[in-house]
Order: sequence, then structure tokens, then C-alpha cells
Amino acid sequence: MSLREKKKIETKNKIFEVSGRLFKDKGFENTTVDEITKKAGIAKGTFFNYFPTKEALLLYFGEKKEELVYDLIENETMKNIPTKEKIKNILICLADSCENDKELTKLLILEHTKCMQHSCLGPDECKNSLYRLNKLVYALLEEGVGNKDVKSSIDVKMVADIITGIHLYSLIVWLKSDGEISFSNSISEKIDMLFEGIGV
Amino acid sequence: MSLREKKKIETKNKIFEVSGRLFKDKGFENTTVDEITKKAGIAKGTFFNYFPTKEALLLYFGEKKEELVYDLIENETMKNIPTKEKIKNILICLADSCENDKELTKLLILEHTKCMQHSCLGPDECKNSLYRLNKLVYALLEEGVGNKDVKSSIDVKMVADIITGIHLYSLIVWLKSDGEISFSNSISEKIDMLFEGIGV
DNA sequence: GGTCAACTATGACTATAGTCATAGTTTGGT
DNA sequence: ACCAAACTATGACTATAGTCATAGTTGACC
Repeated sequence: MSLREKKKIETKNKIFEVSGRLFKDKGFENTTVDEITKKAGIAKGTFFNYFPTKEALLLYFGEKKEELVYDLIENETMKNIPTKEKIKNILICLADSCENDKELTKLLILEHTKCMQHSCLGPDECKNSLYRLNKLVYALLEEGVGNKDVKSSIDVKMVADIITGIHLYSLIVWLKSDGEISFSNSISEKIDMLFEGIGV
Repeated sequence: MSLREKKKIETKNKIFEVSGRLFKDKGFENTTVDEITKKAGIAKGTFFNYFPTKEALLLYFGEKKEELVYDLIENETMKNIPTKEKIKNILICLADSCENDKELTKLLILEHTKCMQHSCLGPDECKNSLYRLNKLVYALLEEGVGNKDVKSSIDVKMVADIITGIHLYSLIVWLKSDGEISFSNSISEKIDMLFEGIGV
């Protein structure tokens, strides 16, 4: 690795590390880029060489976190269990991950909602976690239809959207609540309902 | 009405009117508060006497729009039709309203997501359209359970959340799409699925 | 119609994200 | 070792949302 590459990684890590501490201490909104760069010992402009906006740094935190959770999720997808259980387990993994850092989750869901709109990014570049979840659920449902685990008459894309929506709104409700609600429980029950249907 | 009250209303309307034109012309982000106040013939500080933030003005646009759509929705709720149809019609009303001003919808959904998180506002003050929809759907479902239109075994709150989630994510997908998708169609089909269930 | 309290308007000021021309550093080729 | 090109850092500068002390206006009461 060249000197240049080493320095780049070092600087990026320094920003990541310093801002992580600051965000934890004072919150994202109350931390200025000036402050981050001062503590990291770099010039303000340098920050923007690494992250195009302050929000991009937030998304980077999100990516790091997602790497971890998707390792777990990958495991789940391998298991030989009914589709419903598989989807539930995955959503529970995600929920647990959200539950262990509510503040970050709160900030990220806003960024992801923002992201989803600026359709600038195609399917693959888009690091958006909602989008990623949606694709994964889609794949599992297709598998489920193949296994006769899920009605073959359904529009798989549509159901994937329903499930993503359930995840998103449950997340929002949980964020709004002051900790009385368990995100993972509530989502699990909702998936049961979707599979059973609510009509008489 | 006192002179003071008249002037206040006049000024607020002036801001509303001028900013409406500017937002249409150049978009929300590209319109500055400075510009709005100059065209409205008031000082910058005055703007913030009427709207605490630039985003609050956006929410005001949202409220005005919502007043209109909720008139239609109220009509629907009166009708003597199956619960499923009622909920579908309401969601279609909302979708139509969104479809007739995509840009505003895009901006509002972000603000509403933001709003939902800052749990500062209680159920009643909160003008948030997601929250409002959620409450309405909840009421209709209860009615539906009473009418034996909906399984009595369901947790009504949970199903209301599912439906709100379906609405929200469908909205996001529609916003992301470049007009190929009909928001109202897609949501209607999703409600059918939820009533029927997707399990074999 | 004078006076004071309550309300409202004002615009200079602050805070902060993000830009950009310039200066400095690293690299690969000779 | 030297040079040019490519890359990276820098911090003064800009743009803009939002604040706040001050000045101006309105209304109610005498």
C-alpha cells in the first residue's frame, strides 16, 4: 500500500473515531464540522474531501453498522426453515441492531428516507438499508413461492414492499415511543398477521 | 376583527402566496427566506414571527392541502360499505392527493418522518399526516371488527400500523419511481393482499 | 386624547455547512 | 536525483437559516 493510500485511510479513520466520540457526547446536530476537524487535527476543507456532506458521515456510520448486522442476516438466510420464520428472523436481527443504538437509528432513518427519494442512485450503488432489505425480502419470497411456502398467486414485489413498509413504520413508531415498546416483538407479530390475513 | 389581527392574517397570506409561487418556480431548496421576504415586502425577521423555521412553512402548505383531502375522506368514512373498501378508498383519496403534487409530497414526507420522531407533540396537537391516517384507520378497523368485517382476533392497533406502513412505503416507492407507477393502484392491491393473507 | 403595556417589525448579527483557488505532497517515469 | 502530473490539504470565503436587541405600532383604560 502506497504512502498516499495509508494516509487517506488514517485520516478517514481519524475523522470517524473523533466524530463518533463527539456524536455520542453531544449528539449529531450539536457537533459541528469545525469541531470534528479541530479535534482530528485537520483543516475543515479536508473533511469534505472524505465526506461530501456532514450527513454522508452519518451514512458511513450506518454502513459500518449494517456490515455487522448483515453478517448475522446472511446466516439466517442459509437456514432451512419456513419462509415466514426466515423473514421474521431477519427483521428481528435488524430490529435488534436498531435497538442497540436508538439515536443513530433515528438519524439514519431520516437520511435513508431522503436517499430513497433522490433516485439518483441505481439499485446497486444505493447503500440504502430500506432498499437492501426490500431486495432481500423479495428474494426470500421468491424462494418461498418456489417452496410452496407462500401463495403462488401473490405479486412478490408487492409483498416485499408491504413487508418493507411494515418494517419502516414499526421503526418509526418504536422511535417515537419512549422505550415501552419492543421493536422486534411488534414486528414479529405483524408478519404473522400478514401471512394469515386479516379478513374474515 | 382588530386591525392587528387583520394585518397578521394579511402578512401570513402574503408569505404563503409569494412562497408558493417561488417554490413552484425554483423549488423549495433553491428559494431562500431572504427572497421570500423581499418579494413579500417584509423584513427577514418578520418571516420567523410567522413560521419558526423554513420547514414550518412547508408544513403549513401540507396542512392546507390536507384540509382539502380530509373533506373527501370524511365523506368516504360515512358510506355504508365494507371496511376493506372503505380503507382502500381512503388510501386512494390520499394517494390521488399526493399524485397531484409530487414535489410537495416529496418534501412533506421527509418533514413528517422527522416530526414523528420528535415525540414532543402529543396525539392531538400533532398535525402529522401519517399519525392522522393511522388514527383514522384504527377507528375504521374497530368499526370493522364490530361489523364482523374484520377478524375479531386481530390487534387493531397493530393492523393500523401495518396499513400506515404500507401507505408510507408505497409513497416512497412511488416518489422514487419516475411516474411509471400509479400510487393509488399499487396501494389498493396491497390492501387486498393484507386482507387475504399471503400464507398457503 | 394621553399613556402605558402588549404586541409586532426590523435588519444587523451569529452560527455553520459547504466551496474553491492556492499551496503542498506523492508518485512514476527518465 | 529530478520533473511533471496527479493527488490532497488548506483556510479564507460564501451562502443562508435563524436570533435578538431595539424601534415602532396597536389597543385598552383613564
